[in-house]
Amino acid sequence: MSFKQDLITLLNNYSDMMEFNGENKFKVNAFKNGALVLKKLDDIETLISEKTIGEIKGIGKGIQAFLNEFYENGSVADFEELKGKLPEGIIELFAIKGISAKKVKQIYDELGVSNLELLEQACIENKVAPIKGFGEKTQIKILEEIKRLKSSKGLLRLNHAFNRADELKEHLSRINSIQRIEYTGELRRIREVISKIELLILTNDIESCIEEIQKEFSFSIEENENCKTLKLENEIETFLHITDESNFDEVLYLTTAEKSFREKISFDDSQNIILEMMDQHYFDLNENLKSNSNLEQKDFKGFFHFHTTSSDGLNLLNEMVNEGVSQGYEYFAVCDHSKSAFYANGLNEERILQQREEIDELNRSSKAKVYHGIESDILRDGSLDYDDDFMNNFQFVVISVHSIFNIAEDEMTARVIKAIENPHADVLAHPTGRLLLSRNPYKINIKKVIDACVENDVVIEINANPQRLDLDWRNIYYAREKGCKFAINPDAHSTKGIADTKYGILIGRKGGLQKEEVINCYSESEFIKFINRKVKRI
DNA sequence: CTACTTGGGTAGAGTACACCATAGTGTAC
Repeated sequence: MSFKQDLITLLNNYSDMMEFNGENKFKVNAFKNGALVLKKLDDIETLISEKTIGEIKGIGKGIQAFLNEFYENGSVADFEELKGKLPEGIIELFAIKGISAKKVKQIYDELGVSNLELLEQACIENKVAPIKGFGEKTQIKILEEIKRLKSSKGLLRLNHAFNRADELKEHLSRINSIQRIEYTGELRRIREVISKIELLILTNDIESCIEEIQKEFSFSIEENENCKTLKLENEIETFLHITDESNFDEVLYLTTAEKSFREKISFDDSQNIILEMMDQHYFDLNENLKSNSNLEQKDFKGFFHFHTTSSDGLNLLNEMVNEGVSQGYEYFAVCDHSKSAFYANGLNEERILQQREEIDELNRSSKAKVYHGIESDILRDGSLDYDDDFMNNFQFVVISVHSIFNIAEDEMTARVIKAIENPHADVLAHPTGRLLLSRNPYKINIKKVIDACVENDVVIEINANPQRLDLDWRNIYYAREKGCKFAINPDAHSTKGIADTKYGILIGRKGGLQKEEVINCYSESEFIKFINRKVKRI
């Protein structure tokens, strides 16, 4: 975990612990909010060490002192003291969505339950439902959550896994006898969630290579036919496969390819084909081997669906645009949150008109054109978040679901399709609402949704934020067969988030996407044609 | 606890929904 993530977890835990302990609710909220504020910041270490973090809205004297203490000592006395007073294991219960620390306290008082195992047991024995304020459904929800938490243990999202793997690579690259290091396994296959980190090491002297690794890492060794595999001692399963030149290609294939794939295509029979495909294919489940993707960052001209300080972004519009230009983008469509997204400071009609003035002003001085877009909430009944007349103010409309997830599949599907049929809709964003390792997708018939997008000439987003990677790559194949178009958007909330596009590109490449299928690769004139295809906008 | 306003004290994002309980709280976005 990074320093930033450690701090966020620490603030959240402290807040929950205080809530559990019956502390003043505004204090509880302040720490929770502090965690949200940190989430959006870059380079927290500098802000703390230069004592400027307290100037940021939401971080006051108390939280600044808290952060500073952690920065200097690696722990915080108040935190440790409170933790010592609470029952052991209670913190893991705070991760259960649907019950807050207050309810955890209630469960603890009634049943003496203080960890996940005991709570699961209590639910199975039907002891939770009878507690006042709980009930049958809450008990079921708790059980589902425990199941989700257990199954996501030891898993990493793609970006975190790459970060870890890169650190490891960096370490290993100092070892003289190592000639080459490649990602392999799930990382090489670009799985959105990684259960083990695997690297393939090429050396001409396997024995001394292992000896040198031994100086820095603890591991157990497994002897395989074509390589030796070191299993490092690590909370995330980590394997180093070590092999020589003669076996390298085969081991790379065998460790990369998903099991069903290996069974279909064996290395011995298809060596030449596989070697040709090695850098183009991911050897995963239902991959279509016939289509090489030609998608590359350099062809990305349009930057869409990003947020600014007007809603819940961290950077100003011009900061986002300047950074985007420096990363090679030529035109932009800012899409802040719509008015229903209260939690994200969504823009009401009046503020939308103000934003338009800001955009017009920027367009007078900036070389890169900015189009006025919106990320409009899809309300429960499938309508968009402004009346039809007002929608004419927008030049680009991204639609997405941000609330009321827990409805039946039919209702959700109909809701989203109704929004797709709205003539103002251009892009359906993060179509299943999943947050990897944290929130399951809502129930929706994705094929029907894709069909509706094709029928109504609405583009589907591959949200490139590594928390989402939604549309799921498994559905890209179906969507492409139907003739769907795609947008690859990082949903950037800060200048730093702009670079997340790379994860979306990896996912798109995995789906065999061609740049002609991706509207970000449109020239500006093609884009203008696109946004005018249904309603007159410019 | 923070922000704001004031030099110590005050107020504190809204709304819909689920759930349990049959009026009201908790939770999520």
